[in-house]
Amino acid sequence: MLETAYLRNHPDEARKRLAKRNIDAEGLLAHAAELDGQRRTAQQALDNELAAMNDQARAVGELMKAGKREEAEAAKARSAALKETITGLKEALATAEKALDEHLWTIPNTPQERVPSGKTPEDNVTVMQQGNIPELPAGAKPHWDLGAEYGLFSLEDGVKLTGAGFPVYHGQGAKLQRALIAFFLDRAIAAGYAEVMPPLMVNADSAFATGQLPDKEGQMYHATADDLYLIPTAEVPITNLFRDTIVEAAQLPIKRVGHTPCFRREAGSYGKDVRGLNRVHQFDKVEIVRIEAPADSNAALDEMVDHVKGLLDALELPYRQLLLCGGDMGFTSAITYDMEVYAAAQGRWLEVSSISNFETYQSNRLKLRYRGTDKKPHLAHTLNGSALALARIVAALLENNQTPGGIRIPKALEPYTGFAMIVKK
RNA sequence: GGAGAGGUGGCAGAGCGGUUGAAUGCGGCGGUCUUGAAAACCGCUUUACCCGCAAGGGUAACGGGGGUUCGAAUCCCUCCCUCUCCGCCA
Repeated sequence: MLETAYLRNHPDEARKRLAKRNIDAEGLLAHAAELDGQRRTAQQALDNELAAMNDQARAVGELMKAGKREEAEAAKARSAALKETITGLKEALATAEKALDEHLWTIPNTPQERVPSGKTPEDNVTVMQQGNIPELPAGAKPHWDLGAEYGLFSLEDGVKLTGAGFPVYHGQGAKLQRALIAFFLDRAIAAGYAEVMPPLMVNADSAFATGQLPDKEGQMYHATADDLYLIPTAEVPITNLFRDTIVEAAQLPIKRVGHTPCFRREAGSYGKDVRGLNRVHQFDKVEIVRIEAPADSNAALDEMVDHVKGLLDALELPYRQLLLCGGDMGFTSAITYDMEVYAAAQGRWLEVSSISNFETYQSNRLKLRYRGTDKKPHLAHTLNGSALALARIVAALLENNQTPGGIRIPKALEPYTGFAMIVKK
């Protein structure tokens, strides 16, 4: 959530940045300012009464010690008299705080200056494109056909076991999953990210701190018996590792990488978007997470983008980099680049990575601070990005590399798969 | 799942219901001393919010929430967590 101090001290900047979202920035911020004012008024009133009560309570003790019974009783009475007002003021403050918080939760992060305004994916800006769009042989097939033909994965098996959107990988398809995961992890580790293997379920506090709750409750699988959520991305557990912490500036940047399966309900998705591996309820992903001092976070973002480009280059996939417009960005992000790969048989670009700088939006909820040179705690910046998401990478790999003699594995992956071609059994 | 013990500051560990945000020790920071270091000695050492240009002042927090009381780290209720033992088990 946004910081009230920021909104108070830089109202014009906040309004200007938020306007890119294609929402009623003016109205949202005006209401926030109003609620913030009410909260502060309530707090002042309460604090004054509490101070008065503390004075009296202290006096009771001193008078008793001095043996002045009657005066002590009088002080007791004065203190007790304040009680009712205090109870009322406490409730007033709690109400004001709740109203402010709940309103702040509805305000998305403020996009950076360079983020284009816009409403829909149409308004996203293609920053760069790289790699050759492959010429496919006659009779080339989309990955879901290839998956069946080569026995690499089965959605039907998943339906039997679980339901739609839970692929079962077999044989070389399963090995390819492991190979990609290991490859991505190794590359991230080589780039200085420390590996984490977190739990796949988190509590509500964690889901709240990274912003999945309360906004996207319906997107997560919820194990109600224990009130735990299946993670939609490793971002949630990994970032929450740093909830309620103050790190020294010297410890920054903090760089973590983790592989986890990701679980998404994807309620409301339909059509060609969900064919094959394009959109599934469970997929594997390697996620990189960084915690940075504010001055360094944008450079870190560029570094993360370069890292992902390196992976896509190594996989020999044609890809492009998109700068998302204000209307298409995630709720909690200040700037997001999407990386898309071209799946030649479908003739579509598939999003395989989303790399974002959240600035202080997450850390404010996380209470993640760093101690600056002024020795005082400040909110840190958090960033994360997929590096990379598996299912769609597999889709593109299969489609683009199909040949009459089988499906070719990129050179960089061979040491991990142990085979250079996927062949029919 | 059953029985018992316990949750206090970065760590360890005190804390008759009344100047206790909290003794003491360790650690950390600054200083004295020293050619330098160590030792010794002295001082400092949580966070959030509010008022204030600042100096400074106020409020809150001893696992979470609620209650008793003029006053709660200290008493009561409840939830969570940790440890020990038993059971079950990858």
